[in-house]
Amino acid sequence: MPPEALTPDRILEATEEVLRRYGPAKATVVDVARALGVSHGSVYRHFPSKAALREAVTERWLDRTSERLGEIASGDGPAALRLDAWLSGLFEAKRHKAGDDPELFATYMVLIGESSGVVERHVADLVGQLARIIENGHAQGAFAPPVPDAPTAARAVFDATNRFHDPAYAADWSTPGITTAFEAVCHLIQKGLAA
Amino acid sequence: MPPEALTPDRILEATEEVLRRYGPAKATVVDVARALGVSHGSVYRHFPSKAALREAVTERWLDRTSERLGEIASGDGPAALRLDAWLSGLFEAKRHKAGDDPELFATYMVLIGESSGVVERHVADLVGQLARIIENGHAQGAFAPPVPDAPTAARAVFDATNRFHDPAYAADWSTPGITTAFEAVCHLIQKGLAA
DNA sequence: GCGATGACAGATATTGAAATCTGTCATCGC
DNA sequence: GCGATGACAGATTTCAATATCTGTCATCGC
Repeated sequence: MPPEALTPDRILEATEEVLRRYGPAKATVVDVARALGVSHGSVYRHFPSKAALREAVTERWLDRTSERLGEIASGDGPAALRLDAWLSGLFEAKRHKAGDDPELFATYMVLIGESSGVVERHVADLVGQLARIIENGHAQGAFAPPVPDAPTAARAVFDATNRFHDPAYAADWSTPGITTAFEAVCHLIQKGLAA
Repeated sequence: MPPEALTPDRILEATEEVLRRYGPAKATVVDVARALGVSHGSVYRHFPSKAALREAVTERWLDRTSERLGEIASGDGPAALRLDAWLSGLFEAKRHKAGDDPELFATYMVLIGESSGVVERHVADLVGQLARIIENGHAQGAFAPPVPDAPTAARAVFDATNRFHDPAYAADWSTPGITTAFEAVCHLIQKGLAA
């Protein structure tokens, strides 16, 4: 009997470790199995394909960010402050992930490029959180009625801040002036939503 | 004596043609020279390297767009209308380039990735045009004083519309709902700038 | 004299044979 | 019986030999 039963979670943990160590190009299913001390056939008992395994890792990683932001979205202070906190939180989270361990971030960028479905769900989740803040702000009387509706306005806010959360722009998150640029866009958005 | 003298312009024309025909990966300096009926050594008499030649082609291509927009920026109607026309003009121009001939567009995307300096100048040019419109709008009393200043506000507008002009997003310019998304962002920006 | 040429060296890209990996499944041991 | 195994076929990647390309420059023809 192995030290622990083989579960999807343990496999995901091992896959993250292997991806961290070898990078997305070199990490193989055999490596993951070896890290777990099992045969690669056993991994396929829990995940139908290598792509599905990598997608699951990506999903877990993205979910870690959306959870923390979800708390801000579900809070109950003034919507304008929550919107600021939410947008800054998103930017800061991504910026730190990119800055702290660029190699690991590059790995996830590759994974993200592979699994568009997972990313779409993640974006839909985030935009949903924004929509909650916007509707809430309208109810509080702080924001004008969303144009043309809350989901579209939320998506507009998400789109307008693209440069500060889309990993494709990670390279300029460490350039001087990026904070000024971010604040200018936030100001534009706040004024654009205000009652 | 050749039918026409060998000029930088004729070389650029031939390079565009070769890029169109073979794509960025296969187009060689020898191909360009052959298209012109000269030896490749002669091409190097006018451009110091293949990279410089490709940059010049990219610059020409980008300048074609900024010229048309420059006319809108220099116009003298109400700033809000000019801003709308300018942003729509930029989006439409890119969208058509991407939609009409996807292969050629892909070619230019590769070239753009190679020559960051040229792109930076192009972006600076466009942001400068936006700054003119914004300052003008403020002078007309239509826009609030730019925050924190016109160049930064202009850059914020440019950043906020990233999804609608950065070639990296070309894939979603043909998805349904893109027009709604664009209009929502424009509305946010107009309200964000308004007096 | 002056721009054009093409042979050349070093850098880069292509190709195909060999090695590795993915995903399946008949078989094994508990 | 049930999950784990590892041999296997087909797909993919690697690697090194080969071919092509870039950029230079001594030489040519006008």
